Formats: sequence, C-alpha cells, structure tokens
Amino acid sequence: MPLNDQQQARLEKIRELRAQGVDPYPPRSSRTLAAADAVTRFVEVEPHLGGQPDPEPVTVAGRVVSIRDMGGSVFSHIRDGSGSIQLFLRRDTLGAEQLAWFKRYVDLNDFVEADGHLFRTRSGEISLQVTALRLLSKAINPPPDKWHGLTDVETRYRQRYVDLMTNPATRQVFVTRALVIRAIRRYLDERGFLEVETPTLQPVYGGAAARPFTTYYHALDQTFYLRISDELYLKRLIVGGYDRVYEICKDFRNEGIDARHNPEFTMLEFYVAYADYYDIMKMCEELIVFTAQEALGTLLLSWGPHMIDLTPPWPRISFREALLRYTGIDFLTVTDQPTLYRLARELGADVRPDTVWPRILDELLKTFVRPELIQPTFVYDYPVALSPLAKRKPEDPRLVERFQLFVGGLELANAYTELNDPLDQFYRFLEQARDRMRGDEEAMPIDEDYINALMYGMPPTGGFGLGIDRLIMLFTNRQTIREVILFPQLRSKPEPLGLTEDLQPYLDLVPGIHDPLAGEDFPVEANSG
RNA sequence: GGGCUGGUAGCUCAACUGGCAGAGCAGCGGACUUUUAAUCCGCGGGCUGUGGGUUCGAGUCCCACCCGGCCUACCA
Repeated sequence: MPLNDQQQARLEKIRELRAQGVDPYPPRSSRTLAAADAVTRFVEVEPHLGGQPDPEPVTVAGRVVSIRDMGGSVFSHIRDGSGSIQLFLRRDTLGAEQLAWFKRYVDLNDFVEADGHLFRTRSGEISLQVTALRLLSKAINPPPDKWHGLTDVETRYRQRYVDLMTNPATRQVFVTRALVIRAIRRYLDERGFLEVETPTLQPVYGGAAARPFTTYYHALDQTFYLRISDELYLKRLIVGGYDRVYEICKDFRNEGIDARHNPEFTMLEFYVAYADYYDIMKMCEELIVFTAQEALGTLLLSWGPHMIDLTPPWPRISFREALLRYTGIDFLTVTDQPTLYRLARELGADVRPDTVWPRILDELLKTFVRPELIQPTFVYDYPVALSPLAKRKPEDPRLVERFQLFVGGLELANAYTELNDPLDQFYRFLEQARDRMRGDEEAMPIDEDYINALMYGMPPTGGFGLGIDRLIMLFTNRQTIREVILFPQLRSKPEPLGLTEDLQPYLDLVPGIHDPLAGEDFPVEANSG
C-alpha cells in the first residue's frame, strides 16, 4: 500500500527544504514562553499597553493545529503541552517572502516556533503578531478530521498518540490518573509507609487465584512466572520487621479481556502490622476520599446514569446479609452443595451441577449483589473457602475477616486480616493443592518459603489491595478499562502498516546517508503494533 | 469458546431490492490583510479488511479467514 497523496506531498516538501539548506528537524527550540504563559503574560501587561502590542518580543512554539489563510494574512493556532495560542501572520509584519514560505511549507501537525509581539485581535483573542517563523519538526502524516477527531476505537487504542493529540478528553483521563496515583503515594507516605519493590518475575506465583503468564529464564535454566500479585512478598517484609509497606505495581493475569479486565493491570497493595480488617476498612475509606479530593476536588462522581457520593461513612453489610437481602439465601444454613445449587438455579444463576459450593456463593454475589452496589459499600466476613490467605473469625471459623469494597458495581478493593498462623496457612495451601489436582487451574500452588516465613512469626497484620485502573474508571466516568490504560492489550494486526517498504524511496533525505541500504534486498518485516 | 454487530478516500460518514462508489473535513490550484469548523471558485484522491464462490454484473448475496466493538462464558 503506497503512501497517500498527502504524505507524498509532505515528503516532497522535506526534499525541497533540504535542498534549500533548511533543516526540517532542527535539534533545538528557542521558545521563551509556553503558550499558556504567553497568554497569562499578556493579560498582565495589557492594561499598560494602551491598545498597542506588547513591545517585549517573545517566542512561542508548538504543533500547528489550524491554519486560516486570508490571503495577505494568515491565522494559525499552535498548541504545546500548556495550551494553545493564535499566531497572526501578516504580510506587512512578516514580509511577503516569509509569509509565502509559511504557506508553501507549513502544514497541519508540523511543529513551529514564532517570534513576535503579543496583542489582542479585533475579535478579542490574545494572539502573537509574528515577526519571524521557523520550522521545528515536519509532520508527514496529516491530522484526523478536525471536527470529529479520531473516533475509531481500534485506532484510538493502537495509535494512542493520535488519540491523545486529537482528543483533549483522552489527555485529561491520563492527567487524572497521574493525580490519583500521586495522591495515593502522598496519603501513604505521610502515614509512615515504606514504598518497596518486589519481584515481577517469580519462581512461584501466588497471592491470588489466576492463571499466570509463563516465561523462561535462560541464565537460571528455570521457568518463571509474571506475578499475579505481590501479596506474599509484601507479607514477607512484615515478617522482616517493617510495620507498614506498600507497592504500586503491574500484576499480570493470563485471562480474558473485557470491560473490567486487562491482562496487565495496576494494583496498590499495602500491609499494616498491628492492624485488623476494621482498621484497614477505615483507612480504605480515608484513602479514597483523600484521593478524590486531591485529584477531582469533589466527592460526587458521575457514573453512567448514576451519581455516586463518596461522603463517608460508607455502609457495611456482611456477606451473609448481602446474600440474604438480594437472593434470600442464608449460606450458613445451606451448607450442602446440591441444595445451594438448586436454589441458585431457581434464581437463574449460571451455575452447573459440578460447581463447588464456594463458587456458587461467589456467583450469587457477582450476579445478584454486586450490580446493586452502586454507592460505596463494604461487604465483609467471607466464607473461608474463598479466601485462602485470610484469618478465620475466632467466633466462627467458617468465616474469615475479609472485606471487599464495591462502588459503581465494580469490585474495587479487597482486604483482610492476614492469616499469620503457619499451620492454618499450610492447611489452606493443601486445600488449594487439592482443588488444583481436581483441575482448578487458578488454585494457588503451595509456597513453602512463605510458610517458612510465617514460621518465623508475623504480627497481627491487616492487608489491602486496590485496583488502580478501576478506581480511575470510576473517577473519570469511563465504562471500559481500556479507556484508562494508555496502551491496552490488542491482538496484533497480521499486516504491518507497510512503512518498511513505503519509506525506502525517501531514505536519501536522511542527511549524511550516501548509501541508503534501500537497494539491498533485505526481508521486509515489521512489527504490526 | 458462543451469540450479535462492524471494517468503504488521510479522517468522519453515505451508497434502496445486486446495476456507473459519493459527501463533508483534510489535500492540490485560484481569490481574499483581523479569522475562529473562515468564506468563495475549481481539481485530484478508492485492492470497499483478506481470499474464494454465485451472477451478465458484488461494497451489497454465500463460504472461509483476519482485526475490532457489544453481550455472554471465563476471571474466588
């Protein structure tokens, strides 16, 4: 597929510029003010100017995002990271030759810098009366539709750079994302937490129920796994004597991709010695409220058709009550699988005759409870079989001290009083091993070293995990996790963009290259992105 | 994995029951010295996702495949 007419025209302009001795990609800019700062400056000095342009020369720079050619004058907006400013290129000011040069060689998407004087146009827009203009970087690809922007979802994800340069809303999502993560760090740092880094490549995976990605470590001649969780490492650090640790990291789960799941996602986990799950619940509430205030400045969130109010305290409902309320089933009295299965089927839950008892409970929670929990809600005290790393409730060993936070129908956080009894932990691992033998690929393998760590003694500890991506979804009102991940996972395209072939005729435009390699018959292979 | 749905110009989208593949923006040429999606005149631009098939004739119908989206399943 050859380059299109617009790309060819722009490459020809590069050829002409090179021939004129103009570098289309100079190494430096001499910008003196960001676009937004230039506007601010003019607002400040304007009262003293008596309607005249600011006599102080300034230089602004940015991407050309619009050009309106009026003949003897041209209006053009340029945009940098701070914002945008209008350039006014006037034949009388710039000179006929420079104006013609601009019209001939500058296209949308190019980066330019302009010297000139700030002033206000008749229609009231603060602009730069341009006295000189230089090309900073020549763009070969034109921008998408100036009014609709780029809307094709696939292209938006595959070529996120185009999405970002076109759609301000997309840029804002990732600004919010950064603010959220910054606020989380601040909250934890101010409370004496130690930020740590634990292995991404793990010889034994654990801390969650999921299929891992597998890789091979040549130097060690051994199979490794990309972490599905950092939980077991962080608790080793509690054993080691740190009282408060946290890590924000990518976890990897080799599972389906949908609106709430990306195989590679960002998780916050923190652990607090001498705390239990009630303490953690309180911190969870504080952390999310703090983060919303810092990143959004409000506790009221639009979420699809709903308004979510994060004002604490958030309601707490036990797993048992929740199930009772939304399904009428009391799981503490329905302890046999066949009866639970029958009741679940009567409610219309998608369970099979061989679905094990705890999985049916989980299915009921997901189907009937979770979608109802739009306002922030803690569900607590889970059945032990669903939670192999959580401590049992002393007054009822069928339950564990665990809670999950649901907001907007999303499972946002998961926490428990950590199981620190090495023998009980060993027993839970054995149960997992049994499930594994029965074909549950997601059951955890036994981690002997972790048991060994617990055998050295771990203080009573509360632990917490938060899905950062889902929190960002909630804060930015995005219903798809892909919208809050810069480069979400997509299947590779079978045919590449074709640039490897198409660009070869233009290699002579690279300065200093006398032997362009293009004539050599090397295989045309490219990443498809 | 299953169901539904989509892929047409650089971008956003049309094209009835199978009958000459179109528009807007962008581009190219021209006019215009305060515009704001500038305006006006003119002109180019297509492997209709890929490969087969049916037909006098396929963007349209059939089959297979590729890549998306939604739902579902899986994801304690």
